[in-house]
Amino acid sequence: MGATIKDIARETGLGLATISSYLNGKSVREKNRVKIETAIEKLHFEVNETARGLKTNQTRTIGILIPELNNVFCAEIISEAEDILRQKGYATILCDCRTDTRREEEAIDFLLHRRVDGLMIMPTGEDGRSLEKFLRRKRPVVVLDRKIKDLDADCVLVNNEDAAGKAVERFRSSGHTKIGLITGPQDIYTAAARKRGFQMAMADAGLEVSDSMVVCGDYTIQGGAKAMRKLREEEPEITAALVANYEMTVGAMIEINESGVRIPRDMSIIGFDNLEFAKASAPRLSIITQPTRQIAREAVGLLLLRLSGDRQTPTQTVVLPTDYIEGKSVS
Amino acid sequence: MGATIKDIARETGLGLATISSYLNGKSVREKNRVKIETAIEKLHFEVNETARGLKTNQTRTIGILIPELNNVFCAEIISEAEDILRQKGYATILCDCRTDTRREEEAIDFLLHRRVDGLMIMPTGEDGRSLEKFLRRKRPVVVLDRKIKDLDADCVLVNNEDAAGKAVERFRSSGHTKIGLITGPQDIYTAAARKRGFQMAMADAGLEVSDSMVVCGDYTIQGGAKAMRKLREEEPEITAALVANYEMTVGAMIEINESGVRIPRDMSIIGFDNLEFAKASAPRLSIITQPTRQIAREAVGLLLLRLSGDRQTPTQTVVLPTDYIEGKSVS
DNA sequence: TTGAAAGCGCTAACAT
DNA sequence: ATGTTAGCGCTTTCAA
Repeated sequence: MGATIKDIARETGLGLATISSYLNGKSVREKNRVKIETAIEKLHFEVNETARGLKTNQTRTIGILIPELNNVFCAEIISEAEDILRQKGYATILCDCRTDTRREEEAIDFLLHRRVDGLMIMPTGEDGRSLEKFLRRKRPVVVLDRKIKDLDADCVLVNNEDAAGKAVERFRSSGHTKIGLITGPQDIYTAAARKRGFQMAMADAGLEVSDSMVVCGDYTIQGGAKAMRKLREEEPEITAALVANYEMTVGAMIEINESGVRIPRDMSIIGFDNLEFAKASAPRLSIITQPTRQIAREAVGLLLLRLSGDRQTPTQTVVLPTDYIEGKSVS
Repeated sequence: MGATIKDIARETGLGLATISSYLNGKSVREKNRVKIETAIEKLHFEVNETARGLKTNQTRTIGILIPELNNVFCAEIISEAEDILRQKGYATILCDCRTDTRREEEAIDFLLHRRVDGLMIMPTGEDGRSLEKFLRRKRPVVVLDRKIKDLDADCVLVNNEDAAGKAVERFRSSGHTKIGLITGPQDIYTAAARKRGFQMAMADAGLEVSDSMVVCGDYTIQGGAKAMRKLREEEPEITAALVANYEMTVGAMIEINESGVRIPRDMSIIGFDNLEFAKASAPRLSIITQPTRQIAREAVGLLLLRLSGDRQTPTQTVVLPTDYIEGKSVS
């Protein structure tokens, strides 16, 4: 098939080691450099990363395992992470487990067999046993967006409690007291954390939160619409609501537009993520945004740090702040 | 590090070939099968796919190269393709070139060096020279959603002209004659094809299409809002509009809701993709949907066919039909 | 069915 | 700086 370094050696009359040195950026006599480059050009040589990987016991490949690619938050993180990784010479193997813990475990094994050098995972399951396999093999793992108990891995989170708190704060500053929350399934870390933050902030403000003021949807567009309908039915006196992920924000906005409720006159809204959607909304939607690119950057940074050999620095949990972006949907 | 087949051989007292046979599903004496399985269990053996790949000159890895992961259409296709591929034992290396032809070329080389067995690409660039490299190495390429001139590769498309035609047909059946189109940049294959289909259908129906009745946005949410604003300003007498991708549909809907225009009373709309969004919209949005899962299935099927050794069947272009899903946004 | 041995393309020690 | 050599973990003849 393709040419190998042997062919280059033969063509140039040099030894294998010289070619290898050249390929790995070590110093090579100018004259030989030219020779090698000519031969490479002529024979269309390209390094065989597989062979290299076998020898060095490194694949220069990272596994990214996520619950759902069809979720803009996931997609944004991946897109940024993949970009940085590729610049550093790492390939990204993507696995989408469709929010299914069985598939997630299978994917972990799959990536293990593939000998990926490291793993970035936004976990679906709550327990880290299958991840231990990675750690045991000294392969770094970075957990994204969610926390896993008793797992000694680096972790990049967002301050979800604070995010919800900020929203409550903003509503209060405009005088709202009857505030609703639409969050996600309580077995999802972020959904639970946002609820917790919401309740704490409300309690701090001395505001009541009845059960029906908090609706747990399913993090989808339709779920968001349904949740908003339910919230308004059961708690009609509510004047403000926080919707705690992007897809549900889209759904909630659709529902509100349909019911003829005017934002912010009849109801104030704070949504989540996707600045582009918020900007296009009318009136411009106030949102909590998560720093997806920075999450990716931190996670990749941590992974690269461990990959570069640093296994002794204790594992750390990076907690990134969210931003509140003022629109015109709160009054 | 991990155990190798040598360790298994030593542990069981068998030869390397026997272990290898077992691993590759060839028949092995029952007694030995048990021995081997016990040893594998005991030593936590796992095949090294890298070594296997070096020997067999196959990586069992497919490259997927796309213009933008933050685009639900792309994300849906990838998510389905990755699922099938993994079930077949193939890993998926994802490359997002951010709609940048330079990055796209780099990614092609990157994947080539990685010796992926095949490539699925939704091209950004219009010329296929860098893809020729793949073909020359006898690695199958499947082109998704867009066509590349003079490239002898399998291709999976959607009938974009017909999609636009269907929408025009639907509008006409309700008596509309002043129909607008919001499509994408004309250097994007699908955007141009949808425009072409729209114009042909209008011409067939004997309807006029002035320049300002067709607005080319940029396939983003904000672009969709802007395009709808422009369309209504320049052609206020329009009573119906087709929006030719999902992101722009979201934007257009936002703009319409804001301007107080009622759907479908004041304006009929047909959007594109994402049934979930359409269902949640109020009134339920009529849309053209593309069969993302089937696109993925066809593409993977073609790739697997070539990978299984069939290089002689002439390359084919599969054209999939779109669906029109009736909502309540046309009257 | 099984074992012995060669070799895939590369890197890395060692020698020069 | 360069050449020689061994070997990474596997598959695959070839013989038994």
